[in-house]
Amino acid sequence: MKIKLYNTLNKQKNDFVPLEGNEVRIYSCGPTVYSYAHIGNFRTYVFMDSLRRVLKYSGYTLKHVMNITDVGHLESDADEGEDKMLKAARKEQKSPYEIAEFYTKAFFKDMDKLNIDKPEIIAKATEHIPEMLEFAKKIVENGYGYETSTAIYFDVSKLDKYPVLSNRNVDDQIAGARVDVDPEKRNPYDFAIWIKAPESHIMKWDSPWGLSYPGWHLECSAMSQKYLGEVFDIHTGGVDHIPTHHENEIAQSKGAFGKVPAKTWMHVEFLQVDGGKMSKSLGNVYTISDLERKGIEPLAYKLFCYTAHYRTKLNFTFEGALASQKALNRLREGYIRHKKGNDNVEESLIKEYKNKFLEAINDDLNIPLAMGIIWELVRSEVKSNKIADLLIDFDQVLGLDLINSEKYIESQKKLELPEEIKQLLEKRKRAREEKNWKLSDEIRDNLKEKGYVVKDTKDGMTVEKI
RNA sequence: GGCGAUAUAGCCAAGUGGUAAGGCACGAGUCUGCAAAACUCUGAUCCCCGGUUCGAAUCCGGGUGUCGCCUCCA
Repeated sequence: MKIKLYNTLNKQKNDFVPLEGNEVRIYSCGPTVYSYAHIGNFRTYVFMDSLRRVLKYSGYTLKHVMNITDVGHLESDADEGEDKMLKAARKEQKSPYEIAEFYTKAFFKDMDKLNIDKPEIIAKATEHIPEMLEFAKKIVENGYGYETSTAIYFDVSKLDKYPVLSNRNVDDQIAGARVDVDPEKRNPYDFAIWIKAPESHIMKWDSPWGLSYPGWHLECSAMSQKYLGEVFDIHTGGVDHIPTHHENEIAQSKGAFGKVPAKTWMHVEFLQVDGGKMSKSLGNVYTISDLERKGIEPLAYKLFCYTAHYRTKLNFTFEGALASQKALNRLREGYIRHKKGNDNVEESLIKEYKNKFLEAINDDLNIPLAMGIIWELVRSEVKSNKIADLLIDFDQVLGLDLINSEKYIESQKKLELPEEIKQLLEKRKRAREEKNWKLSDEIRDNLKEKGYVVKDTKDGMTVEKI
């Protein structure tokens, strides 16, 4: 079955065919490691995970590069010349390298928790400065670059067409733009490919233009070219990358090689919080750890991401995330019931569901639709281990670690309890054995006041901390 | 000011021409000393107006609302 993928370049779903053989070459814009990644960032990586898994499920092999931006790019606001890495470093009184290392580790820890399939190649910007410099030189040699007192700029007017991903009319926008244009720039949309470092700048390298550092866009151009060649299959990122970052990557590749670097450009819509943009000033920029503190597993967040298609906005609320947490537990329990089932099901039914599932995921990664199919299976009256096997098969695409369902449920039940609580539970157990319901209920209320919820099941009591 | 999305039950949402997937919540039931959990069942004609069509949530026109981008940003 053909996989259809939506391409921002032509705004259509196209049948996907790799450029070379069975290998798919992908480049994903990764994190800038100057602080913890937030759940909005991770929506993008959950998408990246789905893409990888869907392609692998169809038998493709992957060569996938993700960058780690550990060189800062220009700060947006007044602090020109300072970059995010430096700012964070100064704030935390560490070197930019220490900052980058710390947050890179934190990033991958969260990625693991989300069970996100890691790209084959993780490329750090600081380890590819020579390649970037070569790229910059090529652009300048080809006549697309020019030097000002502060940087080497890319001259967008030299291109046949500048915005190719978005429908912007460059001239119309200048009037409404909210930033002052650098008078040394030839065109307002020219961007820095190489930046001359001020005296105080820590991260800087020798170049034909003195001590300096690369522009952000150049990083991705140079690294993708190094590992994947001048033209590769798929480039991914957030929708925010469309108008500037990816536009400029395309410009750079055209400047250096005369080619658009990727055949398919895929962009994930933003995660919103409470119906609006996530922002530090609103205090709604949450991390994976924040969710965990509220009792939402990373995998439940992943499942939450599966409620919407990647090209539509998704509104995050804690209500919604808790709903997904609940759904995740039910999914696990449903899986376990099937696993324990012994009734056989018709092979044709398995085939039918597998087909439906394939159709959904291959239609531009329609995971929400695929989830609907999965729930149908979970709820099936016939409990069969064949269905359980099918769910595990589908989980290759979902990456919800369903195979370990029992382990998750067990670990949720196990809690380190204080001695006081243990004694109360013991007392309640005796009361229940004596059918002293009054005392039993009193202790239950007492425990609740202390922050523990007791539930009676067939197999005994379970305790949860509120 | 320019560009672009989007509007589907209480919430999150799938569906892009043939009479509305799924999840959560609510309600009812089964179970249970009770409660919880679990399981089963239950709900919408798709922002408004007009048009095209045998037929539209789905296409076209107009309106209204919301969101995003145009500056770093997943």
